[in-house]
Amino acid sequence: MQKELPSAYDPKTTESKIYELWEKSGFFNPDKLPKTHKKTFTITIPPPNVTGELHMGHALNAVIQDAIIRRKRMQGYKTLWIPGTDHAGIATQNKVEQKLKKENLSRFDLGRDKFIEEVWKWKEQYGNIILHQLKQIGASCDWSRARFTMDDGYANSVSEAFVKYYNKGWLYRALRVVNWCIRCGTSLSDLELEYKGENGKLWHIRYKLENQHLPKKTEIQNSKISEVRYIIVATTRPETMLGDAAVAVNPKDERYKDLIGKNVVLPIQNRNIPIIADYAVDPSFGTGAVKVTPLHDFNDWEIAQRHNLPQYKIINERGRMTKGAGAVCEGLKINECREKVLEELAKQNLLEKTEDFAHQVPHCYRCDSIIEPLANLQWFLKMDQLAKTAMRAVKKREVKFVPKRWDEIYIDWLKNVRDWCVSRQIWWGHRLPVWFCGKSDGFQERMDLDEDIKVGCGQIIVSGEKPRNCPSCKGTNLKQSEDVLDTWFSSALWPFATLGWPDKKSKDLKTFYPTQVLSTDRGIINLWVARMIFSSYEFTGQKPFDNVIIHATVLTKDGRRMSKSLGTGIDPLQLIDKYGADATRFGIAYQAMGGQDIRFAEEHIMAGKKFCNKLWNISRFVLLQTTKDESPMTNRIPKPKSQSDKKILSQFNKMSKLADKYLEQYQFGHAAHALYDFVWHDFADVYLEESKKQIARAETKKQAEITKTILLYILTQTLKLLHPFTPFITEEIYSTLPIKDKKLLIVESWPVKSK
RNA sequence: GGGCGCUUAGCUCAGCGGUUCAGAGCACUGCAUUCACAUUGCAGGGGUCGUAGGUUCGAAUCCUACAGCGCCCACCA
Repeated sequence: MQKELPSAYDPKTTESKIYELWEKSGFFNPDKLPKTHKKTFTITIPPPNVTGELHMGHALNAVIQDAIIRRKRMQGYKTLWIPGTDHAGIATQNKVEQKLKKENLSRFDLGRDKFIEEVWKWKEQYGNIILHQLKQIGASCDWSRARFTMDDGYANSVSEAFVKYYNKGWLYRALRVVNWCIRCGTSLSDLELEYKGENGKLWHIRYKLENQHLPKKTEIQNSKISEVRYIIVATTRPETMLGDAAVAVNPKDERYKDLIGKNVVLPIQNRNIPIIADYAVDPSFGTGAVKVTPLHDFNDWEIAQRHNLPQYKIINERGRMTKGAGAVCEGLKINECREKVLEELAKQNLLEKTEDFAHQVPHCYRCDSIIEPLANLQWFLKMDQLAKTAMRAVKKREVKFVPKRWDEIYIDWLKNVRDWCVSRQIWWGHRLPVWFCGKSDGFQERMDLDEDIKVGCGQIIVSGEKPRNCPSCKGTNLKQSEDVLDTWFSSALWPFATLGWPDKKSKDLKTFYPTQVLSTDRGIINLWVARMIFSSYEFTGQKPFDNVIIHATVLTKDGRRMSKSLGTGIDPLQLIDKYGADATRFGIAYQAMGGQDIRFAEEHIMAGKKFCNKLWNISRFVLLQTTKDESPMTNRIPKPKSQSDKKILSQFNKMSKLADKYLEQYQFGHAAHALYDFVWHDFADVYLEESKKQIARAETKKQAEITKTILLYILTQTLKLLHPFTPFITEEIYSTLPIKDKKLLIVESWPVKSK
């Protein structure tokens, strides 16, 4: 006997009950799917940060991935969706540091080991919240395979990757100008910056030519200033002049031709620096003369290399002026030093003029502090070959972006990418598998870089395991590098590390790799996707995935970014609480029309709830008709009798093919619209009404039965098509249908055959 | 500075060269309702498709310019 449905659908009780049912069935785990599921289909989830909580972007992405996986599972694939979390080095460390700050502690008070312990504690407490939230939205991940980027196996993958790159000669350690976050106390890669427009100033400073005396006040008053020859440089960061090693002009610049090779006197520091010629200087900008600060500017570093200029380190890693900045400024903070320098220059009448200057200033993407370019000993990954590999994959369409226009963003970045600075000076992350003989490379040592940039006996050992002794001097006082790796270095390995790489015997890797789909947002195409692609080719010789779906960004209704701090965020869990998971899922999918943005409108979630209710009541009606006296039916397509019968069957056919096509093309919004329109307007509004008449009119029981069979058939098939979008309610309804040989809907066969 | 995307009813969006291309949902108006559902049904009002040119027999749909919004990339001091 079939059970009867209550008159209103209650998401709360149904959802937890159904999710439990699925988990108990084991069908989230490909190994427990029926043996008929052979061909694999794999997605690895973009691992959310352990600091994260579900936001609308995650929700959209979860809906997309789950819809894909559920459809594929029903199509008979051996589906695997691997969940997990990312340790998110800087973000998590900052979070725990904030917590400590409330207790008036810094990480340095605790020391490294204690601090890491704190982070692990924090991770245990909060790190899995988002995974539980994903369950609430109905994600059918294989939780038994959940991974964390800091778990032991994963850490092994990371160090293996490092060693392999190193042995290939692609990882090297070098002194270079890097992006340095004073607050976080670490280097950052070029992609970890956020440029912000700022209204700054452009200061024009006079550098007096050598052998010219400084003008005195009286001389200026007597207009003798014209006799004093200067070269005027323009800068937005006057404090860096303390570290200048030269003034550069373009060799073709007529104004300065006769000055090339002469010296000027660097103000305040009072040392002679040469005027040099370099094509990197743009004669049309500012005065056409550039001050060159080798250790505190990217361009200047390059120029200094070409001209073999001396290096003056004037700002240290904590944002204080060093001894090299001179007695007047030593110990000052950068902005204090700027004031001081300007004051001195004014005093010496060396400020030609000050202009307003709007420019883009890089900020730390994690803490928003201004980035200081700083010369520092760091580890870099050579990008030339890897970038080529990554470009080839997309150009040859081995890896496809959906929509295709994202190809360009990806290729453009790779075309002129600089080597990747992969070392970070924070504590939470994968320690570099690097050992130094005798001395460490800790923070204190870095502070004295300008005095001594050598380490230990000079021997650096890169090894997956701690070496016994130094292969060079046999010393046993080996210290592991204090640095950790860029979080993105480890996430770059995600698709294959989660499946067991580098273990060659890994069954999962053999079975499920390469994966089929990666779905993520456009913000991390270069930060993450590009790096996964070259890492995969490099380490597995295969692509990591076939398709990269770049889904829409969810904005607020008035087009602003959803953000907790701005108070513009909408919490998907509150929507689930209010409308149910299916309604939320459907409403989100309904809005995912493939454009690059979704201006999120809650009305669509409400529409989703109404739609669920409609579906529920359609089912109640159909059950009312079919469970009284008929015996359970099979899945055969019923023979239509009336015009209405024919019409609804044909409409269903058309819609199901269309919806299936849309799903295959990852056009979720279109698929949802097609289903919605059919269910509501064709099936409910028209055919259900017609069926009442047909049943009433029927002269024989058999005639009525044809109509009922069609009702049940359409409902059954529609439930299957809807299941990827609204899994809970469809599973619940399906469980009540009077059908023979029923399985769980989650593994029932997809009603549209692929070509 | 370079590149990309968006601009269609009050709101969120489809449509992307040709009788249903002027549409959907929400909102609004009117009527209906013991019969699966008021989380309903039926009917209706509402837009010179950002602006200005151009191509074409024909454009919301293609091209050009401009404007507004958003995003990505970039070491111009």
